[in-house]
Amino acid sequence: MNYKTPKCSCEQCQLKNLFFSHVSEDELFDICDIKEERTYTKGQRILNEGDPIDDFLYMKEGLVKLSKSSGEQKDQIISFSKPFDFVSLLSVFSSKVHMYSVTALEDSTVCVLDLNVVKNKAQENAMFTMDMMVRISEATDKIIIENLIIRRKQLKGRVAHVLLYFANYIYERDEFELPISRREIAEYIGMTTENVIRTLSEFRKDNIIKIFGKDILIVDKSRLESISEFG
Amino acid sequence: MNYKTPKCSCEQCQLKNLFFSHVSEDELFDICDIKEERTYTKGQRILNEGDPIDDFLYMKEGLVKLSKSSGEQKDQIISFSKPFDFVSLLSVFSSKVHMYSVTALEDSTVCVLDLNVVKNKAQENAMFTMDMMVRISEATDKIIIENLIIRRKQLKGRVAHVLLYFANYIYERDEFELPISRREIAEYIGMTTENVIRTLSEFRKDNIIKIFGKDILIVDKSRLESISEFG
DNA sequence: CGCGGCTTTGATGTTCATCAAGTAAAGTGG
DNA sequence: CCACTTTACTTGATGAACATCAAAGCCGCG
Repeated sequence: MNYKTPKCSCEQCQLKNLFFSHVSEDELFDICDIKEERTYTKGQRILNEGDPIDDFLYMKEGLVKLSKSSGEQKDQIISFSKPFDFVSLLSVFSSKVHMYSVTALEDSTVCVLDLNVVKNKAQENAMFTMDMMVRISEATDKIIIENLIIRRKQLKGRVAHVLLYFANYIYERDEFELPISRREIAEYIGMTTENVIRTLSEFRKDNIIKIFGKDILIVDKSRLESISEFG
Repeated sequence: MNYKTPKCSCEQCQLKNLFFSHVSEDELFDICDIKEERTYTKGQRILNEGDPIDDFLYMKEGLVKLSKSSGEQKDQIISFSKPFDFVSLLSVFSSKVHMYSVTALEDSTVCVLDLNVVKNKAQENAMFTMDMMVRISEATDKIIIENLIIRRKQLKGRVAHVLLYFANYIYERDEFELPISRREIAEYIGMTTENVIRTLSEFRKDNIIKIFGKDILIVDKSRLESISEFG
């Protein structure tokens, strides 16, 4: 399913400056040498909750969801991540096993480093560690704040918020294909699937959005923003 | 209000091993030299949302809440922290201003270091930085997971969960004085004050707990645990 | 003493989950 | 490729969970 590409050139990687700006060329070569790139197709599980943490991952391309299962058939979605938002990051230095599952929502490419190598590097190169720490802080802060925002809205506000989240933050356009099912929206905002659907239908009837299956077109954005804020 | 004690001896601090196990005695002396200890009384604000981040704080004693205001009079409580759970930690390396307010719920002692000194230390001493990163990860992971747990319960389960949280995690006994008001419980679990009170009264009527103002005695713990899990 | 904040209870209405039932879409095996 | 099964989606009806409004008692504090 997922295949390993031959070593690619880290020198030209966009992410190089993000994580390795304080890693010398020599050191980078070491890291690069053990690096593996994996691609996942839409729907594939990248990490499983409970699996041991052996690797250090970061996203190069695509979109994923972080989720946690809570009893049979009940999932909670914690966040969505795109490149530059980290992935394996959250519990990587504080736990032996992954606390969340990670699933590809779009075809995704992930860079995989042996965690021990990264840890060793981190123990010698303080600037590298600092850079990572900043990334970790940013990623987790984002999750915490997003959760607070969602929690203080009610149904309509939450659905509006999610639509705007994908439009503004993920796709940067007002017409897009929802990468997730209605049920997943529900799992993210903590409501039921039926009510998510009802709300979307209502937005459609009120000419705020147009819906063609998974395709969404935001027609009246200011109205949607107002619902997100006050509704 | 809060007073600065003369430099205390870091050598004997319980927290030394936690944060500074990889800092040499010499380096520790540098840090110790610029350290300030501040005490806050119950109710005092330690940090204000929006204030610039100049210091690096960690708790020595007491109990605090992290909160975020969302419009007039509407606060959301993010988490409670006791010593060994970090404090100024969350956004300290990823933002210029504090994203949350921190308030003492009990008389608290906080150790204050100049952030630049800590950053400099972190940039030279990778092991120190690693230790910090692990702490940060643990603290934020805890917040995220606790939030997920609360979110999948409803009113009674959430109130039961909070009582057990204080009994098991904060005070480690089944009789304790609630360090927060009913309103703050509501702000933490995302329900209204009235419903928190109603639920507590109901627990009292069902002989699950006894209430004397802020004093709580858990009478039927297994029942409370069952409500927390299934209710 | 009186004011404001915290607590409590009840009555009422809104929001939302649940149940039910049906359609559409998508994957599965012959 | 078609029948079959499953999964996603949709709408309506009902009741449960919860917020809101109102009123009153309590307590600490100036």
